[in-house]
Amino acid sequence: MPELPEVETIRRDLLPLLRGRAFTHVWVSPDAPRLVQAPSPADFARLLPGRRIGDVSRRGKFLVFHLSGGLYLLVHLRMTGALLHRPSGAPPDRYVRAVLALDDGSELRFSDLRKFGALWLLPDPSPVLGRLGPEPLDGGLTPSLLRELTARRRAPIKSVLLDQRALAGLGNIYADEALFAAGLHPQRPASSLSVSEVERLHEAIGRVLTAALDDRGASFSDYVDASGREGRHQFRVQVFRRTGEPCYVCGREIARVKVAGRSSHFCPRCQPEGRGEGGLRQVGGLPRARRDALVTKPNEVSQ
DNA sequence: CTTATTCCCTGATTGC
DNA sequence: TGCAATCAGGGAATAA
Repeated sequence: MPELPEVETIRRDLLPLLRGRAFTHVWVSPDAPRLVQAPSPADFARLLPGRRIGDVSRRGKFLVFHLSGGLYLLVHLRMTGALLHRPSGAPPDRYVRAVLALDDGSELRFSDLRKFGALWLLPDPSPVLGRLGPEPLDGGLTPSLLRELTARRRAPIKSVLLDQRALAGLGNIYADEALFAAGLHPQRPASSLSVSEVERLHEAIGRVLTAALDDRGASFSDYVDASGREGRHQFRVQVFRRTGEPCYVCGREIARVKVAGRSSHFCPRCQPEGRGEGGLRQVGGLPRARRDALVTKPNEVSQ
């Protein structure tokens, strides 16, 4: 599931490859009727060729291509999308729903098994991006902003972290990891968090996302970068998809509950239900010796 | 305004 | 072993 660290990894890889390039032609699979959200697929294929790429930026989980003539190409990978940059004549990829050919012979292939991904070509991206909350990694999400957000919502804190209008870029992996790092139970009502708990959560979000970015993202099922390579952070998560395995900090079995329709993984001892103890947890795995002592069976990509 | 639920989609996993 | 049911989840739509 591409979340902020995965999308940012793709952005950083693509920028030097694509800056200055122009699109030459476009193909969109008739089998993916929801892929192009705006304008019509016909106008999309007509308006894109000839446009030159300036900047490539990111907002939340959206990739934003700044094009000549004042247009913006927005890309959202949703669940299983990948944006592959392939050289001329590269072998075919699976599940390719659109191909955007470039003037150096290379092409961008939008691959997407589950067809949830989406593209937009717009003169003004704000109708799509305007409702997103602040960015957690560029100083946009301050502790006081997070406190205001949580104070007026009684929904579980996990739901608030997943709400892109509250803050932009977290998905199921990093919401679970941030709550563990902050020592907070995912079902705690957001408004029940104390000021120091909110500060811990703010700190945890930044640390978790930065650690994942250092690892070029997490590949649990389908995520690959623009070259088709997997990230490494799936080997360093503390709770996500570790149900039944021992907590690296205390040894308790990681539990799973449904929150906001999503699986939520947590340590019942490190993330107690009520207010109280809990503290900032380590991010990115334990030292090798201690981890080996706790893990009973090899902990590869579990589940 | 809020929160909870359903739906989209298809390959992998689970259950009988 | 085989086949059907269930699961996974980002976000839009819908319900309450």
